[in-house]
Amino acid sequence: MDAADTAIVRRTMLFNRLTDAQFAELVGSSHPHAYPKGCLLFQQGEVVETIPIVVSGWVRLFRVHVDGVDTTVRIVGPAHGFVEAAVLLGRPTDISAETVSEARILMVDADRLRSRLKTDADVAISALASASVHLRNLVADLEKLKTLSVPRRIAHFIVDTVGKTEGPAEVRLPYEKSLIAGHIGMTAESFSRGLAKLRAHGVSTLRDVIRVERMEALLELLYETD
Amino acid sequence: MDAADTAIVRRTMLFNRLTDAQFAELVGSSHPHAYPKGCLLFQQGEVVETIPIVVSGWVRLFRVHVDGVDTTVRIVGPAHGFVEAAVLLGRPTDISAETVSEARILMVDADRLRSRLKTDADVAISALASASVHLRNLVADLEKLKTLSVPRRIAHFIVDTVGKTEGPAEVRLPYEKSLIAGHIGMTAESFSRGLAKLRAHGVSTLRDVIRVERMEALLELLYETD
DNA sequence: CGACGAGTTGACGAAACTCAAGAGTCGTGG
DNA sequence: CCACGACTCTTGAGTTTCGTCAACTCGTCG
Repeated sequence: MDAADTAIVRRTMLFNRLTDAQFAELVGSSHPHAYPKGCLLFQQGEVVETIPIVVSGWVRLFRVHVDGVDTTVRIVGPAHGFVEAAVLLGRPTDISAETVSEARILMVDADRLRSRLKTDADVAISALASASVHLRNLVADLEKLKTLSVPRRIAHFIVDTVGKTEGPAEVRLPYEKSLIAGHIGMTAESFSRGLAKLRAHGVSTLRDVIRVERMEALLELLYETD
Repeated sequence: MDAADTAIVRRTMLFNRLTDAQFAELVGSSHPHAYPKGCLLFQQGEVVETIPIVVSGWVRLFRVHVDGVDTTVRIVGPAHGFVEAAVLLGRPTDISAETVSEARILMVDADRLRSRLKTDADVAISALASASVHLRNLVADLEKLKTLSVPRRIAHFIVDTVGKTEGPAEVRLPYEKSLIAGHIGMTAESFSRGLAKLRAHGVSTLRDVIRVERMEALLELLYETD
């Protein structure tokens, strides 16, 4: 694994508090594996034996309902792992995962981690930290879904992906709009209409590039009482 | 703490895999504390120094939005703990908690747990298991919120609280209907109307008691394609 | 008895979904 | 080089669902 990839993996909650020695021991000489777009990594109910860390590209976590309809739970990007807790505990996962772009994913051997889990407190704390971050994210998603209207959820998404809080900004959307729509709990049509409504707040969109005139305006939209 | 209370606490994910010795060491001689209804236990942003375990009664976990509106994230009942991960990691919690009935809650000292976390792998694994269960619950809630209509969410709630899958059943609702409504993401009015619609599926309601003629009928409602 | 809170019901409106058609992009192949 | 199809996104029209506001019922408790 080259230095750039290593740096990305080391930014994850699971590895960022470990020493180089600990890290080397856990990851060993494993390399990220390249997956094409649309590749099913695992399905809910399976017992997974590796902890996946996204090095590049995007992975969609979703649940399949009895009638075959699926719901996006989360979209995971570079420097993030997923299903750490279930894998470490040896439980079947409750979600399915598929790549939604070309992606390189490091598969960390679960057994090696599990054995360290029992002897090295840092590893256990790291695992807990990962889970904690996932919990926060889910709580945040749940809150947004329950309280915000479609345009506001879109505004929130833009604020989150831009990472700036003032002045003008420009982002390229990381993946398809229909995926974003599903992620934040709406149809593609509603997303499109919602974006159109945000034009009144200085948001223009050209293909997959979104320009925001003044981030302050977007934040006001989110924080104003109504 | 009497035997009955101890049994309840020992059923939690955090303690159910520990030996009696480990358990005694962690919990010590602490007793559940009695809280009246409507008591704020902590607020989001606070660093909490004890892990709360509900012995009896109900606690509402919620998030307060900037404009003062709050959203119920989860309602926690007997034999369940909450905010374990954040407390163990020494992070500020991302949620607030209040009692929604009279409640007895055991407050387990965080420092004692934290020190064991570093030396005793079982404790670390227990903490991870707790977090994992919370993750599952949140994912399940998110899925239901995104995919199910109001009547179906209510049906799902009934199925979950009844615990039976066939024949007739009767449950007393554990707390106010408006609370349930908020928990499953709807207004009290919609809950009421939704319950009325379920009458066509053999669900009758008298005050806070719900009678289901045939659980199979409810399950069919949830699983049929439409 | 009366006041209060929780729950129900009705009327209305807004928000978002569905279905369907059209516009723009991109890659492929003739 | 252009034409075609595949795909994504957008837009339009109609419908449904759900939230809001308000009135009313019914227990509970002072």
